Amino acid sequence: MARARGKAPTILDIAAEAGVSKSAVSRALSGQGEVSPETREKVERAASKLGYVANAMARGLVSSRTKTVGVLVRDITRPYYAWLQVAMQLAAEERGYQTVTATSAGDDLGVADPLRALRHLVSLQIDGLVVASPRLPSEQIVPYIDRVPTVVACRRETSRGVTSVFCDNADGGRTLADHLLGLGHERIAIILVDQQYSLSQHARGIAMIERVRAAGKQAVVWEAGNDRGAAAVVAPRIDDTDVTAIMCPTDEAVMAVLEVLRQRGKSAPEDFAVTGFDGFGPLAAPYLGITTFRQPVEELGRTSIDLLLDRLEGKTHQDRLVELRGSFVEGRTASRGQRP
Amino acid sequence: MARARGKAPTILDIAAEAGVSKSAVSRALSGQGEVSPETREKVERAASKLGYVANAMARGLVSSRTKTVGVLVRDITRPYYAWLQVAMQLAAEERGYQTVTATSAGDDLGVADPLRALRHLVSLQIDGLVVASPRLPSEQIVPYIDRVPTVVACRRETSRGVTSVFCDNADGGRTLADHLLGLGHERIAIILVDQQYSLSQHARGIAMIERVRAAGKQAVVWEAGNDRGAAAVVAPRIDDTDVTAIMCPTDEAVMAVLEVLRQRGKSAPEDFAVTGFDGFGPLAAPYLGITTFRQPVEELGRTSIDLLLDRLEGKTHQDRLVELRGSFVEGRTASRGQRP
DNA sequence: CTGTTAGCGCTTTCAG
DNA sequence: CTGAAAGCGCTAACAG
Repeated sequence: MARARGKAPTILDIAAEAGVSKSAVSRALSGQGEVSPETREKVERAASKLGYVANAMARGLVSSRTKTVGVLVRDITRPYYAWLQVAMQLAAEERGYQTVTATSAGDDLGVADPLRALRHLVSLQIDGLVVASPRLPSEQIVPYIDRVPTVVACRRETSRGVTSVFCDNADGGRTLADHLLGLGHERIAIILVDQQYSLSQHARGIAMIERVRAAGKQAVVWEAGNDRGAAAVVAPRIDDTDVTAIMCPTDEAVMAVLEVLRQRGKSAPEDFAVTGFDGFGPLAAPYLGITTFRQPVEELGRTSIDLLLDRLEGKTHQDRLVELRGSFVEGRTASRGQRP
Repeated sequence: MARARGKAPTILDIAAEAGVSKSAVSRALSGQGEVSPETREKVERAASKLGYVANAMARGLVSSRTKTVGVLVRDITRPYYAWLQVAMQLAAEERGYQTVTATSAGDDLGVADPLRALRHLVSLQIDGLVVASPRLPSEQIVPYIDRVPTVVACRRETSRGVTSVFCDNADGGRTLADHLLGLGHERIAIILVDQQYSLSQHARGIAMIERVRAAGKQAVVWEAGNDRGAAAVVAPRIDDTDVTAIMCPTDEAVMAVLEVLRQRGKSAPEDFAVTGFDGFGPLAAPYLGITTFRQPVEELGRTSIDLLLDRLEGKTHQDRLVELRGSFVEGRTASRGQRP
């Protein structure tokens, strides 16, 4: 079975081994077209004897279908995107497609990086594309969307020819705010992430603020560049604030806030109610008990892939806007405000 | 710039647009061979005008080099592998290579899944391969290692023709055991993961047991199928055990153990000292303060890629066995045993 | 049902 | 420095 390096067997080798023509081999191996049982048998034996693996390049080049979908995710070190990626991969595999993932790996700003990743995917002749990279401006992807069917995930996208699947961030923000309001909190700090950094995180923050204010209560806005900067924003204000609750843009930010509290001998929910956002991965551990809003990541990934493949397979041609809802997770980090 | 779907421009389109031959276009765009400045200029203008993206399939087919390395990881939902993947991708990008990742996605047993993923990578004509899928038996990858240069990560692999890069799990296990022994613990429970499930997790557990026993102290072995089953193993024994410390195979297991303690009104380090293993990702948050052993994931990923690319680029031909060491992380979940 | 033939888009000789 | 020509491994008509 072992052969000299760089000399992978081709259908010609198999044809010779099996004593048939290369087209017979192609038909037997790719499942397209009819072959006699004996031929199929001979070909398969030869193939496995030689350890044959089809050359996807040659196959894709001629058939211009690769049975592969490209997935562009923002930053795979973030559990959110890692889980999304896995959900997509599973959904694609179930329908007989491979996925190729490109990620910016490192949460830096700048468009160059995701754009380069996008071009890489396109160059791979993917049959379809899912873009889950909220910071990539839509104009940048437009040139590609009529070259390869595209679904935009995690962002409402209204360009013609694109289907988008996204979460209702405002609903989550409101739900969490309602929970705190229901608990009797009257002065609530909201860590608001820069819009440039994350549209979703910003949107949920805005919804929280609006809801608190609509209820006639006080919303104190603490602006942060991003969720990972939460500690720096909370630390200097925590000692002389009169808020009784702190709403974070993500569960990761909750961890930073809890640490600030701990260092001052304070804790949640005793001194402050603290809420997060995301609700999956390691930080969803019951031990932490973060009161949060669970994003429907799996559903988001699965829906994106399903809609994409439906389109690829001609089952539908219509663009759609699908908004998915998450669910409230009652943890132990938020309860009635203690301080007067 | 937009064109009809499925009609991506080819070098022929550019050649026509620029008024040169397709070979000139190829040379200008691929950087191979000499071209006059004017030609290059014309070609580049035409290319960007048409939104040209090279067809990696055609390119790879003829040149049989794809500048792509394949990465096979066990399960990307595990932070360990997610971080490893990112480290590899970054290291590869720095040296001008793309990565294509395949993952088993879902931690199930069985070889079929990773094997299929492996074949997919090979079919993509990757220039090199990193296998970080400890459960894939080495015999399975042997047929491919002389077809594509391979580095095995996360496992000591002594097959000829393979370089492997792995962590010294025993060192980590011993270091943590020493820490507890130094703290004065005399009866220590060690959650031992099944060898079938994870060789690394098993190895570190064995090292812990040996060290404790070598010190003349009592090692109580709690066998668990895998680290995620830690709670089920600890819960029934926690109320009437006389151990003062619990050593977990991973940080994730620590979370499960801490939750069991919490539900009984106990905590670490007050009632039990608890140690983990991994030390990165969300569970490395200072707020949790897990006493653990940090695995050198980034270094592991980077080293694997560097050794692979060195070989691809002919800088070395020797197989190597590289053992990397992690580092002790002193958290707050382990201190002197309280109970008599 | 089978073999023959013509490319897919690109790089890479080879002459000019 | 440039163009023409020959394939890379495979599939998809097309005849037999």
